[in-house]
Amino acid sequence: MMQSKINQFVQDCKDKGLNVTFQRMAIYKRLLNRLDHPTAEDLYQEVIKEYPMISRATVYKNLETLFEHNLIAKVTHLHDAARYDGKQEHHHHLVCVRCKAIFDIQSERLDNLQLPNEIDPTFKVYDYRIQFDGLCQKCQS
Amino acid sequence: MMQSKINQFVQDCKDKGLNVTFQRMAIYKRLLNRLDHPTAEDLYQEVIKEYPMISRATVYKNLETLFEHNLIAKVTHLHDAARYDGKQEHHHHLVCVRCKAIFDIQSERLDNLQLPNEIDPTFKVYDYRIQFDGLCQKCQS
DNA sequence: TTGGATGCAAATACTTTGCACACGG
DNA sequence: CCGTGTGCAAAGTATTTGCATCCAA
Repeated sequence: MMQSKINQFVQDCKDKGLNVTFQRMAIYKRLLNRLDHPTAEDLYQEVIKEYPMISRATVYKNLETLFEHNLIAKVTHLHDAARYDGKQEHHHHLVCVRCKAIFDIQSERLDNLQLPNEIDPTFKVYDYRIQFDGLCQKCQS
Repeated sequence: MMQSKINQFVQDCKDKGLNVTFQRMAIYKRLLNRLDHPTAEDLYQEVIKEYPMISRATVYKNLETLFEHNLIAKVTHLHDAARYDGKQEHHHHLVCVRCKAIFDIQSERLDNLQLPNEIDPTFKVYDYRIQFDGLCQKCQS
């Protein structure tokens, strides 16, 4: 199963014109092994244990490259800076993944979702928010 | 309408033992005026136009304080660093707002939500993700 | 009066960049 | 061989912190 993902990855890289380097493989394999959602620094710390000669910049650059080519995902597109909101009403967000603009959506239907029973009962959910990712009109060109 | 929010804010501060300072009012008022979701730096740049003597640290500290007391909201709890994910399957996230741990949820029902028609049709949505905010077992104490 | 708030500057955390060199295809 | 990738160090951006002083209640 792991092996098939690796093979797929190598093929995907080739298809997208990305060189299959030693470093790239090491980073990707580490990311696959992690079930949480590590930061670039986390992964750097992992990889460096095995390959002490790797550069931090290589890890950062690779993660961004792989993300841009849709080979891995980013949990949030809004990590660059904290964003604050004075609005008290419950609402959801439309996020332009290119320019990072955020638009509000109010929708009674979306506010009343039934929580899925897949959620671990020991986790206390007190709210939820839906983030729609896409492109605003300006960024569609 | 604006005035009533200000009055409410003053009352809330008193209730929570927060001093009502000149700086705090200026920051909060600016945030209320903005319909987008500004960063601390954005707000600092706004406030400083009117009150050139205010300190950047005061703006940052106030936003965090107000957030901790639930007087304003933060669009994301995961802004500290980019988080990557090797998993290809579509899924949603359970986020512990205290320790920032992220747990995955897979749910067919949640994957097939009907998009609300409140969404501006010029915005191209290509995906959505639900983030459930709460506290993990460890952080509930 | 007193605990919380402010201001400043320094420190820290995360990330990007420029450039010379190395390497995969 | 060519274009992409790597490594290093420096720079950039976002944020926090320590501490002396100040001020709202």
